[in-house]
Amino acid sequence: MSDPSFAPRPTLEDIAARAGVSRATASRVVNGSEGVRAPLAERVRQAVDELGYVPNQAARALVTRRNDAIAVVVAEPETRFFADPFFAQQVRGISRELTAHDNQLVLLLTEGAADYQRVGRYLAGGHVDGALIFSLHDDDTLPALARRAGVPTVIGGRPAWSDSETLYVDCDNRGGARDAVHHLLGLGRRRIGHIAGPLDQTASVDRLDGFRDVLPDADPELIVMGDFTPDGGARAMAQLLDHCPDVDGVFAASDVMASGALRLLRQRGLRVPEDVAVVGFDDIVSVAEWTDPPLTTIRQDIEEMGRMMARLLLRRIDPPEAGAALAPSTGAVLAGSEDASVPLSPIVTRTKLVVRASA
Amino acid sequence: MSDPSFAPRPTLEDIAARAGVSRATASRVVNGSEGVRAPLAERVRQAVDELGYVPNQAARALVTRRNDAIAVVVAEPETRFFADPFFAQQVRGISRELTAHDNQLVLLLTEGAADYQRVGRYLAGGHVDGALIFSLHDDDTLPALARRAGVPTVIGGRPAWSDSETLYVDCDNRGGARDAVHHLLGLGRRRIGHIAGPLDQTASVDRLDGFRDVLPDADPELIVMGDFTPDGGARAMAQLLDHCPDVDGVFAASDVMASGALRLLRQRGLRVPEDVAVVGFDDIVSVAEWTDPPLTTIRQDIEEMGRMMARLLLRRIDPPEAGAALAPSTGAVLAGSEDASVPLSPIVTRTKLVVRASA
DNA sequence: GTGAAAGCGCTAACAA
DNA sequence: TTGTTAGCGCTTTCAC
Repeated sequence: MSDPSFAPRPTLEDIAARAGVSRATASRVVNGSEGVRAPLAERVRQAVDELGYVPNQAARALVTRRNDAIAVVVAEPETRFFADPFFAQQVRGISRELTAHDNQLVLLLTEGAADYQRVGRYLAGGHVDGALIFSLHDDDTLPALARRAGVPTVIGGRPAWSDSETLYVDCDNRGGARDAVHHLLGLGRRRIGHIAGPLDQTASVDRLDGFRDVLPDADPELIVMGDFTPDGGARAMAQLLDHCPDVDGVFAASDVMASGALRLLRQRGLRVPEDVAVVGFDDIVSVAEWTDPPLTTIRQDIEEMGRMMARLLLRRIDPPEAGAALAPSTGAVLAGSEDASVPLSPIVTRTKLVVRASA
Repeated sequence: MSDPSFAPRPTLEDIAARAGVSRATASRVVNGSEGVRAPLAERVRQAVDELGYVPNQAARALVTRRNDAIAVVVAEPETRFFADPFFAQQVRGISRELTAHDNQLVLLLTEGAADYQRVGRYLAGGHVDGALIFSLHDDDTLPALARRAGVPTVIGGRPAWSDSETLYVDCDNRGGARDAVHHLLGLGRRRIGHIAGPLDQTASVDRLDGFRDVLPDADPELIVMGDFTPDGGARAMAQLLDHCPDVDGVFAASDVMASGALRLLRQRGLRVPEDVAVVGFDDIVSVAEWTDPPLTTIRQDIEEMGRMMARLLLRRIDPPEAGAALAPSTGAVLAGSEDASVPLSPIVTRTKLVVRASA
């Protein structure tokens, strides 16, 4: 009736004994150190195979202070996390990059502030070498918590505060927004509205700023608030139409809101892009390609951003050998997507206009 | 230029020194042991607060052999994992249950067999106390790998093999399928077809078996294969119609396939449920409620299944104190959803017919 | 009730 | 090149 399986795992000592060497030598072989004579090494390797030895990570971590594991913490209810293709793509990028560097991805889900304590303990407990944090709202305490836990951290998206310590990866929201508006302008549109996202997220603010960069004198009524949902986009579009019936172009701060806007325009019998041209932001393919008409939008390479986050964190955790002092590393860096080595500073990735049918 | 932050975390020794007690006593207080006099305990607690002490998990794990962390391993490309609301719900259930028991959920994503080695090392490395595994295909090696790693495991869905060691949680696929068919029969349908899922998954097989339980003499042409995608469902439906134009009821092995079938029926100008009644399986709300017409289906409580998996694993990891020998625990158990304590055996949850408009 | 001491499995000086 | 030794930070007998 009692536990039959789960025999105790062999230890390094067992390996050493079996191979007839010292624990130190066994350790060297297991960790691929140079300077162990071939025949000895061979015997150790054989012992490892025969006994199915796998190093005990707790013991190893205790001395090396390394886990080869990175936490991804998401400050969002799981529902949103799983529902949002944005996260999925980003996590995929992270996962791929970590895997390539033999690091394990540990996904920590939080469901409200109650979980933060637990996450804090987990981070401070030394389970992981670093953390990748997604916290969408400016007042979120997760970054502070990670900081207190003493864990190197990279944040997804530009945080609201700014200091020279904080590392983040974001896309060029402001530049992308400018491109969107310029595109509408290029189409001859002269009454261009903006459906903004919640302004407690820097991405929304930056996109709004980009809009204003190009249209500094825009009628205030042309700027309406949405909430990153389709319904919010529809409501915002309705408001826009009610206040400015002559609007002929709209830049929505997200594809999802743009899809809501398109729906409303259709309901009101307006043609897109003939009557009103619409540009979104994100290029969430499953949204932008399925709208009617397909959405012209600003693409951000989400998976690549995930990759960058991982790369940046790994570099932060163990800075490359000296000589790297060459790289200039002040302020955010506009990164091309093929950079193999990242500087130890915030990274801002380029965006790209993707023209489909809506504008 | 060099690492400025990340001061070393305080150790138990620091706490002990500060509180003027021995390490042992400090440890007792931290772990909530009885038998430490109040004033001492208070001093220790204060030191903990002041220094912001958090136990080093590696050190603790090294001696206790416990991590209070559970891995969830998904043998699916991440794309599918994130896209599928099924997983999301299940993970939510797991997450909630683990959190309630102060365990940390560690999500391990795999993207093909190459990742299996890494996962195997992670499991064998003693990072986690147990593993919850989802492997959808019969020939998947993940369960074997976990077994070799010596980690207690619970599997999501009935595995293809069977032995008394293996613990799993599944819904009553066969019984649910019978209910679906009986419902169609009750509606007066007499030519009932079945769109089956891939037969390398036990869920598909079980649902097919349930269909046959009720209709043992069904025309073989009434059984067609799908692949759990909408398109597959549509193709299967087309095939069914071509071979058996008089079909008046369909039981699809998943909501997603049912949605494809509905689409095809509409294309062919057939009315649902008047001409053909359709029943699905799963009750993925975001699918079943949005189809046209809304889908009658067999509901499985996915989140509850996730909860059960966690509960079962936790119980497997540390069996409750003696005296629990009372509980009979042979064979799979049909569980009501409110069971607080689970037996140490496979669990099969009930399904429920949800009648909407399609049948 | 409290402290001293041993040891979990491993790596990394340091010696040989 | 290899072995010896000393911990990493914690829990847990076992004396006191």
